Amino acid sequence: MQFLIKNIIREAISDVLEKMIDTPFEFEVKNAPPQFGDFASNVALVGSRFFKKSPRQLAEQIAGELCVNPIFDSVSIDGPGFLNFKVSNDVLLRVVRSILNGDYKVSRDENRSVKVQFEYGSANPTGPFTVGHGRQLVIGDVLSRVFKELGFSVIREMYINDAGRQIKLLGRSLWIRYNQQLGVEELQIPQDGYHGEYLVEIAGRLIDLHGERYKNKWDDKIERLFCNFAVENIMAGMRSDLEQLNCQFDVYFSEKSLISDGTVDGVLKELFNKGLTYEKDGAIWLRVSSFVDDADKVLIRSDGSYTYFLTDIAYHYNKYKRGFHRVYDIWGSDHHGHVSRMVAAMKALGIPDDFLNIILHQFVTLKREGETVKMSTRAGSFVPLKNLVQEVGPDAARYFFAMIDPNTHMVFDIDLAKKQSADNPVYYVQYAHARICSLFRQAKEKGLTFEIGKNLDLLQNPLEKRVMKRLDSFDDALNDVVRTLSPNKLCLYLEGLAYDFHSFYTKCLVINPSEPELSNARLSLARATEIVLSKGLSILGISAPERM
RNA sequence: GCGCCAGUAGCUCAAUGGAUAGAGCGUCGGACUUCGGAUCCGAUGGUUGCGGGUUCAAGUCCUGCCUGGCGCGCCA
Repeated sequence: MQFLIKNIIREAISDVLEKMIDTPFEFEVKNAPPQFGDFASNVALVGSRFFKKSPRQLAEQIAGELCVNPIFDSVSIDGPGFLNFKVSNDVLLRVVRSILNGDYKVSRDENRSVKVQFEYGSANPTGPFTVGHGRQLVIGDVLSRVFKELGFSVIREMYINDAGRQIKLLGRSLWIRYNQQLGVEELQIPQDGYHGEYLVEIAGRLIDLHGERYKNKWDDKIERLFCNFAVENIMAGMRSDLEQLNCQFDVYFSEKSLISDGTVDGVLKELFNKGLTYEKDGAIWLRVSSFVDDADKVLIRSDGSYTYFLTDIAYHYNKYKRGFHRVYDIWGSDHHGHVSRMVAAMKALGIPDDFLNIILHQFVTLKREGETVKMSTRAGSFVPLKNLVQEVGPDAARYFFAMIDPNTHMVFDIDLAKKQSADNPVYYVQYAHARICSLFRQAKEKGLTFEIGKNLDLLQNPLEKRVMKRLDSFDDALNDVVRTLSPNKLCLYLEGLAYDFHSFYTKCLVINPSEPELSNARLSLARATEIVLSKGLSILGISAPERM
């Protein structure tokens, strides 16, 4: 059951409008600035042109009808013609009741049949995750959880680029590390190879397993072995990073499998049959420019190998065939050049425009002791995700990555994330939860017998009402996340709820043995807050501690 | 040169085309002989990068600049 007060108000307004005019029009109901009331609507402002009346005149007419409705304590007109409402306590209490009863649900039945897929964290398995990947993983993970919460059927998927030339370079780099450790001095990793320390470690493991068997020996079979060994070991590290960050995937999708199962060839054939490919300079090209304002791109190189572009088209073709209604790809902003090409490819294959949705996120800058450290994978100056998560903890890492709009450049302040004080928003929200748990411990210790859900009508204080209104907006917050594809809306909401609760708590004594009825009511409000806080934190993948 | 993203308080960030642009931190000043002071209350702080335009209304939309990030490969 959903008791979104704004919906109740919207319906009340619509009922009035229906009697006045035939053509419905869009208007909004939102929280009002506190000096004006609880909720506000711009219905008279946007409606004035349909009625050929001034906004204020129309507002007065609508208000005249609405004020008899018992859900309102008052209806007033302010400013250019805003309708401002104070809602009755009874309406506010419905929210608390339904949360306490467990029938407050944000999921929508109509979402249940919508199959969506999130693809994120996709990386070459050629090195460990970086801090930049961390941002992407958390954005994807939280968005997936929010979509799931709203009832969508969601698959979380990581694409493993295990087929390209990068992998061959990786295998070769590993083989050279292996030989170096066995005393072969003259071999050096090529400039564009992989120089990271992690390959030295993996080479050591290879020696433990196979001894000197592959020293100075190199053929296709050995190459495959070294490639596979490197990929498997790096993937194992990535999986442990994911676990540490509390990220789970439903599917790990191998690029190689698209080649071996014929998907790539099938897509090539389809594009060829449609006349959308051509040969030039010994390579096969896709007519990207026929669909979008971008240059044509190579699908098959002159040496016969497949480009990343081609296999990615095949991957998305595969997604489409799997029956997803929408897919969301989350990429770093350095991939934005890939967007229009993929859009073109989808059009070329006749896949609907709304199928592929791409969420680009900007880069992360680390800040430590006031110094900013810019990171770039290509320049080799990256900080492994593992180190960051170990330093600040998974809760702070996740919260920080989630709390910034993906479109905004992000400064990750390591010192702030480690700080256990009010400066740190993750502790601020968690503290509200711990504080509520403490209330119930206290009540028990003091031998107070209380009954959740009883005497709710005693909740009359403005600070109590503010908490109730905020509880009602949880649904709004989650829908905002879906609408804007930014998890930070949920963080902002939880900070607001924590703030409202702390204010209430400071001003209103919750546990008071001399007023058991009022204690019943306030403990009930605290319980409802606890339920929403812990739900919100769990969607963020963050713990809701009972003590801190 | 072309394209994408951003530019809002000292700092980090909010704000469906709506009311006097808001929070937190910082700074200054207050609040526990009752439930966790990891909290609360108040003050301070703005020409929303700059100039035009669209309209009842622009931080938001259009346009021209400026600054920063990222791209512009038979890399991924």
